[in-house]
Amino acid sequence: MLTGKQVKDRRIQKTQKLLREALFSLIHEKNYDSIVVKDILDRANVGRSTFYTHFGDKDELLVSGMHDMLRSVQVMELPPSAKPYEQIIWFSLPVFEQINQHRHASGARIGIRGRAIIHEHLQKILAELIADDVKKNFQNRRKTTPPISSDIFVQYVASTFILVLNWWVESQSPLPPNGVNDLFRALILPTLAAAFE
Amino acid sequence: MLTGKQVKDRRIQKTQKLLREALFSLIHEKNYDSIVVKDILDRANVGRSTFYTHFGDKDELLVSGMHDMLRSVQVMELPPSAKPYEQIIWFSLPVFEQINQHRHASGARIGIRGRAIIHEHLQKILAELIADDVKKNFQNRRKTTPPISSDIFVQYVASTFILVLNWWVESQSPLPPNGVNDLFRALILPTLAAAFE
Amino acid sequence: MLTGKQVKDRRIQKTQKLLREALFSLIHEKNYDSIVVKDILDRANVGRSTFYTHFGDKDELLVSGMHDMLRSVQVMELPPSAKPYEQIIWFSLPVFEQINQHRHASGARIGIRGRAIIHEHLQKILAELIADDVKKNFQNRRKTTPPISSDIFVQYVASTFILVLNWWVESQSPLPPNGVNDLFRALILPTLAAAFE
Amino acid sequence: MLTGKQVKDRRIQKTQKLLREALFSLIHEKNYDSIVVKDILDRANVGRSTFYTHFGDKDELLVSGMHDMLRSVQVMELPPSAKPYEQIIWFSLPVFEQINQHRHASGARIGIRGRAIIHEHLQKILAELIADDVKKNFQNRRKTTPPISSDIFVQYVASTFILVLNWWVESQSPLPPNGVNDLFRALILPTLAAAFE
DNA sequence: TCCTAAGCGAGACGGTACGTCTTGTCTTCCA
DNA sequence: TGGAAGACAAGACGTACCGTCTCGCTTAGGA
Repeated sequence: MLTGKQVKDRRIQKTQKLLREALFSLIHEKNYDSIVVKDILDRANVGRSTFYTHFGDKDELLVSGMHDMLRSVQVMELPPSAKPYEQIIWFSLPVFEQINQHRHASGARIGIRGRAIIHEHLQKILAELIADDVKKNFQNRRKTTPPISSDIFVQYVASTFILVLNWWVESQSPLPPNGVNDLFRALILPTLAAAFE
Repeated sequence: MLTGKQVKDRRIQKTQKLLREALFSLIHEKNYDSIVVKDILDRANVGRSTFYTHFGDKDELLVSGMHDMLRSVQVMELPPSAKPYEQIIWFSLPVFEQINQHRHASGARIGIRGRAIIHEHLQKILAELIADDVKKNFQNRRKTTPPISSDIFVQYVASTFILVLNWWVESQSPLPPNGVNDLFRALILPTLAAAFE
Repeated sequence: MLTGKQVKDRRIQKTQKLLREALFSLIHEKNYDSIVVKDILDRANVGRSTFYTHFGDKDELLVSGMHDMLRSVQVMELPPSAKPYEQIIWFSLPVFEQINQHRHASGARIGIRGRAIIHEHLQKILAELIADDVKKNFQNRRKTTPPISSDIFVQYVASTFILVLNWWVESQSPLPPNGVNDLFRALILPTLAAAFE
Repeated sequence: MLTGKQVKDRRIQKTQKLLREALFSLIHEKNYDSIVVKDILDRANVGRSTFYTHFGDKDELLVSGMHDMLRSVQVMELPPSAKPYEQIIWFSLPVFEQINQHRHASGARIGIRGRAIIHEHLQKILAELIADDVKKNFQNRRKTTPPISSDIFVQYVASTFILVLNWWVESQSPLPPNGVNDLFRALILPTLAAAFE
């Protein structure tokens, strides 16, 4: 049996879901930058004040959608990996597969601004996800000159991942998830190897 | 002796210079996104319509300033390089050195939006600069699996370069230009080597 | 008890009232032409977009204020008049009396542009007010040569009325409402008599 | 033989004539209010600074054209008049005849704003033209109650004249000059008679 | 069953940046 | 040296969006 609080939550969840879906459907139609709050409200049939009750702005809604999507990814199993430093990028294939379910529609042009937003937040999320691995492995690094700070290294991984992801979606490449993942690995692994072996 | 056209140009050049300088000085004080056109006008002592005569918007002014800065870079000599594929990133040290002259002041926070703009345009410029080298060298590539498209590869180089550049400026790192350039090379060279050797 | 619609109306009415009062208070301080929309907004403490929601421009606001003022006039009783054609100008004394309550302050200079606007609209309003009388009485006209068209005649009455009204306000004449009304009648009645007797 | 001064004058006169003709030709095409200085410059093939050398603004150019037109009127003979007070409106027929030569073209819509401008200036000119007559005749007035000030009376005559003139032009009435003059006299004479007999 | 509090839609509102437009001044060159 | 060309500062315009707000309606839970 549900408590009052839970029922209340159900209404709230439904509204938030409407908003997220409205935003994603709009992203399929036009550039993220040119979507304005009113577009979302009209699509979701939600009042202006309701929107601002739940989200501070458009970007926050986008980030909330991202978290939503990554939530299901996080419970996935880590694949056994040949090299220990490959664990740093364990997330890539699951995310590509997750995205794969949504990327077919029409345009899905996140554009330069949307990419920047996602980049900023995914980086924060990834940083948390891989912080331990990186720290652990960075202790063993010995070959790079000059030493690469953990901060810039995490940014590099996230940046390259988003780059490939975005190219995959925007170019509507026919590559399957594991194909684009191989591409990502081809770009990133040499640098990882150089840093950690 | 100057013609009428050239004198006219001199007035225009002066106005555009005032605007570029105003924008750069403002970037040192606050986030690029929060700079509004009127701020620039007040700083440059320029009328609103004059601004729009020369530039379509704030971003165009920023890009114009970037081109200005890169113009001096482009005339530099290519350093002889140990490996042929290193020619692809010949631009990195000159650009770091060029930026170095401007990055000290106070904040210099380009921020998420400004970074996106610069990224977008620098990538376009870099793409042109290295297109020949990439094409030439891509003929010889033999090791990567899967093959990496020229398009995504150029984006990868530009993206990583901007990432390092931005980190350098925003973190106010004490690294000298050649130090940060080494850092950039440490990130990018392993992947280049894997792609072209 | 009020419905939602009526409450909404109350907010809107209040905003429109603020704007009208701001404009009238500004007219007392400077020339109508030199009043810009921002002056009105600052005085009324109203946002720019709100202004344009309610009024297309400054002139429309002025006209709206005129209608407001004339609304109270229109419910007045027609005074019994010695001559039937005097009914055509029944409105003059009530309007002079209405204006009299507002014309003291300081400058109240409507100026050339404002006069033109008011003229244009008051003429339209007056035309409607007296259309019936004119038509009725024009059936009986017999003396003028050439016949005067109804159109030009109405314009003549309105034009002369505005002329006297404007002179009264701008010259800050000490004449009381009925005094200036007598002046108006002295100018207009001979022509009316000639036209309708 | 002409002196340098005279040659210079001729050039100046030519430029001013070009500007006047440009304005009048534009008035035939669109509303006076919506004509901007640049329209006149383009039509007259005159530089912006040249315009402002000769005229303070658009209105001054219009007034200058009016004076031009009235200059030829002023040399006309006063017609003998049955009543002495009719001398006050001696100008009406000559002006109607003068205008008659220009009013056929297409639109010739002076509009509300242009009318106001002309009104303002014609009133000044007429005031000078008839000042003596009015003063002379006002000494003899005995019938009006209340007494009508010379100021408002002149305005009344000018206002009514412009009204009829404007109606004649804008309605493209087929009335000949003496026909519209009769109309004007039908409106104005009863009041004149009442004031001066 | 009624009551009460919260979620909600609708949309008015103040604020503010935008890009456009026009004005009147100024500078430079040319005939 | 006067006029054409047109860059320029100034600033008003009307539009667009934002984030805040006020208002009633709905709705379900606890009284």
